[in-house]
Amino acid sequence: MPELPEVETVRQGLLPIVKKKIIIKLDQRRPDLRWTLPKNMSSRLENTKICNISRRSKYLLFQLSSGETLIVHLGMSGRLLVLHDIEQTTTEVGSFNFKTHKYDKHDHIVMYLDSGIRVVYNDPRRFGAMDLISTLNLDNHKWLKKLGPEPLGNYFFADYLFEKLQKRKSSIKTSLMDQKIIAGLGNIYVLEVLWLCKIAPSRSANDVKMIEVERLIVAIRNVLARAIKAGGTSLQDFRRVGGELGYFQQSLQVYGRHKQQCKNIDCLGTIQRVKQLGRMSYYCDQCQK
DNA sequence: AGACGTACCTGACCGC
DNA sequence: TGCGGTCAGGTACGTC
Repeated sequence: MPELPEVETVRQGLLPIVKKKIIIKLDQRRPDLRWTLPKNMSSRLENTKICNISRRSKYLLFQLSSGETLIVHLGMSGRLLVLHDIEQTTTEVGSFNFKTHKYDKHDHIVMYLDSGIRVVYNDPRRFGAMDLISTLNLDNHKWLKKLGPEPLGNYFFADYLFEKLQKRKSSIKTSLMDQKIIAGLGNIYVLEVLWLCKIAPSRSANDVKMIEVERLIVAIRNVLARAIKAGGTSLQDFRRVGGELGYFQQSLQVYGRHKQQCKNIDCLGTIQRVKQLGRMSYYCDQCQK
């Protein structure tokens, strides 16, 4: 799925379009995504204003005037797309003439806003999820309460990460993908970060030295910030809210480069691909130790 | 408690 | 052309 930079790209694209807009109709096309959708979702969302969209880890948080927050996770293949195009047929919805939505097979939820714009949630694999919770209880939501610090926030320090890694018996890759330790990294960005820091993904987390943890922190912040600037990474599914591709895939140094030469200028190694706990890892066996 | 395998789902792609 | 196998950016849950 979208990792932190992709979710942030969606947030930044969506916010100026939906902020202060009222949801006049919500079309829920099926009872569930990965899990059952919240009870009475349509009636709880209709006629409420979207006050803000924030992000925690890979979750989008739509703060609503009703006092509730809509939590959205894009899973592996979820997209939020903004549509303002004109089609032939029109349907009266509120005071606007919305074009009849021509449903794609995987358009599961359509939000009609009072500006005449539709926001469509499309998700072929249906690994995504949504929930509604009182904004006051947001921090206690089961999806959010166990998350570790935001890597781009002010509470992500080398001391913290070093201590967490010391207690681990699993690999550094698995540990950095553990959302309880650090929130928002997935397979692609973890592998990029480990390549930059010349640490092998299979290395034991408790073997990583403090100096390396300091470099990891810098690399994590750097890679994420650059990926956000590039509008995320589009490999298969990811699209920005207007349907455009992100372009950070052009900047990937190791992910997906199986059998190709290592991009480290001092290294003659070849990128290896191995399965690690059911997921592909890409790394250079010459410069990553 | 932590580690790990599996399940959830569709679609694209590869080799035969 | 079709079929089976494998892969895909994530998270929760059961078991040890």
